[in-house]
Amino acid sequence: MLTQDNDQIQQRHRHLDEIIQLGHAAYPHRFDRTHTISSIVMQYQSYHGKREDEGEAARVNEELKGAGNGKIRLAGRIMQMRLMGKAAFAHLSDGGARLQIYVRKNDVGEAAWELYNKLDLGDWIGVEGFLFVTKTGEVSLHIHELQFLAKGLLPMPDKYHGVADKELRYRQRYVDLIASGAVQERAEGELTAREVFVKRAQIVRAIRDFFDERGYIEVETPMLTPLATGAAARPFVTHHNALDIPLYARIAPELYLKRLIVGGFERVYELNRNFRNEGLSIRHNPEFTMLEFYQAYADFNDLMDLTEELITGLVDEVCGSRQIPYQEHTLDFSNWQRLTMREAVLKYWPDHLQDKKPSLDDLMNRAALEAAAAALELGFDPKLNDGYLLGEIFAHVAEPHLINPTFITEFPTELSPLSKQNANDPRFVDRFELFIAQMEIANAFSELNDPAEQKRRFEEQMRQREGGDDEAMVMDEDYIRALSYGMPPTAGEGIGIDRLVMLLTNQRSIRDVILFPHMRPEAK
RNA sequence: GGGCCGUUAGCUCAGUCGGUAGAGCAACUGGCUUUUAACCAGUGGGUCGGUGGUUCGAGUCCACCACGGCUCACCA
Repeated sequence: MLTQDNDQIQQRHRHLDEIIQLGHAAYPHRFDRTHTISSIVMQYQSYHGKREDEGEAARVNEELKGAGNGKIRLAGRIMQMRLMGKAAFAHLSDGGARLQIYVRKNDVGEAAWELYNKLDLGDWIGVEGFLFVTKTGEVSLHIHELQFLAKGLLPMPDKYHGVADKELRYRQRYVDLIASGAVQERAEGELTAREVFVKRAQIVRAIRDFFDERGYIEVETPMLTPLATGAAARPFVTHHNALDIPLYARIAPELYLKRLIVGGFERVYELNRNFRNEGLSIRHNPEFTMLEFYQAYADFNDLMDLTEELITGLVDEVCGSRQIPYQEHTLDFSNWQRLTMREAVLKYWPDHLQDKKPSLDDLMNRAALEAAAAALELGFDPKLNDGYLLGEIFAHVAEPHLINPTFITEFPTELSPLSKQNANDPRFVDRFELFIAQMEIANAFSELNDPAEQKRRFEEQMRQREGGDDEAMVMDEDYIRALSYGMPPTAGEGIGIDRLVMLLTNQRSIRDVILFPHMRPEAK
């Protein structure tokens, strides 16, 4: 780890002491910049490499010298230093871009030169100077003023390779972010940690714009709740001292948002964290970001159209192409599929078991479902009801094939305690899940707004709970009361934002799209 | 929770068959006023994740533990 006391850390403390002795503040309060490094790099990109002959060099440098009246003031962290006797080059970073500075003893003066020699990689400095292009063609700042801004007391990661240790990258994300701009070779199109999180911010911004433009209002509902319900999951429990009651970190905002529809908000969305007390994996973090939105007078078919529009728009905006790489796949966002769960089972039924392939009707028949599970050599709990069994068969047969965006519809009622039943066939609900790259990205349905039926569904969930399923939903009496005041026909949807960001940034692990993923406590 | 892999200098990594712990970067000393993974010469830096065991001798073999990665199961 980077925090052990060693010769390098002692040396940096000595340098800081010496800087103070030279009369500089150890931690000065501010620095006036005229530009950011990123803006200079962007603006003068085209000058890069312009130095084929001396004549052109002189002309280019004469032009650059006037930029910003020759008094461009920049600040950043020192990423590389190359000392050459009485002159030096260094690269400064503002986190996003790097610019080379050129320091010459004659130009900065004795005092600043002395300061420069007490600087270490990772220190923050402010500089003033004029732009020029070096012999080797790099746009650089020839400085005549140097100000110390803050010390890096711990040694920087390898300037070329950066940080490879994933544990260190997740636990000390700040180090990952510092080093992710390192020169290290990356595969074509591979993003740095910083770029991933910048894209994540763009995606979240674009989602909010999308819903704001369509007349939704963004709301915030409780994160600490007396009941953990609205999803099938185990909650985190905490305790409220003043009230002396248990509180649960929410597992979903769903029931609160629908109360708002009852209250007369026709379109609401919430984009925030849910908490589920479950294991960690490449696709699961105990807290994750969920978008939920509800729209009165709409049904789940409307939301399929809306979802397609939302995600296609995001892909266009963030990726610039509808065919995007994701790990070993190419995802085609111009090719959306809609299948019922049973159709998907038939479509992806394994070739070598064609003789045992069930029919569409079979998949609603207990004996045939069990035969199908047996043919697939699927172990299953005989207590599972028909709906669960179909869900298991679907997950096994079809899910691995769902690479391009696919809406799966016609979910068994037993699997969907908050969804409205299909008008023609009450064994199924009007619900879909969206799968992309084998991941479940979205879940939506026409909302059950019959309070009596909702009460029956909760009671069924409670029976399953008593039967040992500690993820079955908890009864929410106040929600029944709210529905009893009348909720208009409504459709609602949840979209897992972390997973969507994974897709759009080609990240394999959810930990790579969460700044501070959950980790076991560090070993002491 | 199960299986597989990993943990060596501040960072990135070698370390053969069990026989005195290695490189590059970073640091230190000296040189160098357009370098760029700067360069040249020299120097220091290690509880080899931890604890036991086998052995004359363990970074290396064995057991257990910790942390991480991948994977299976569960889940969004």
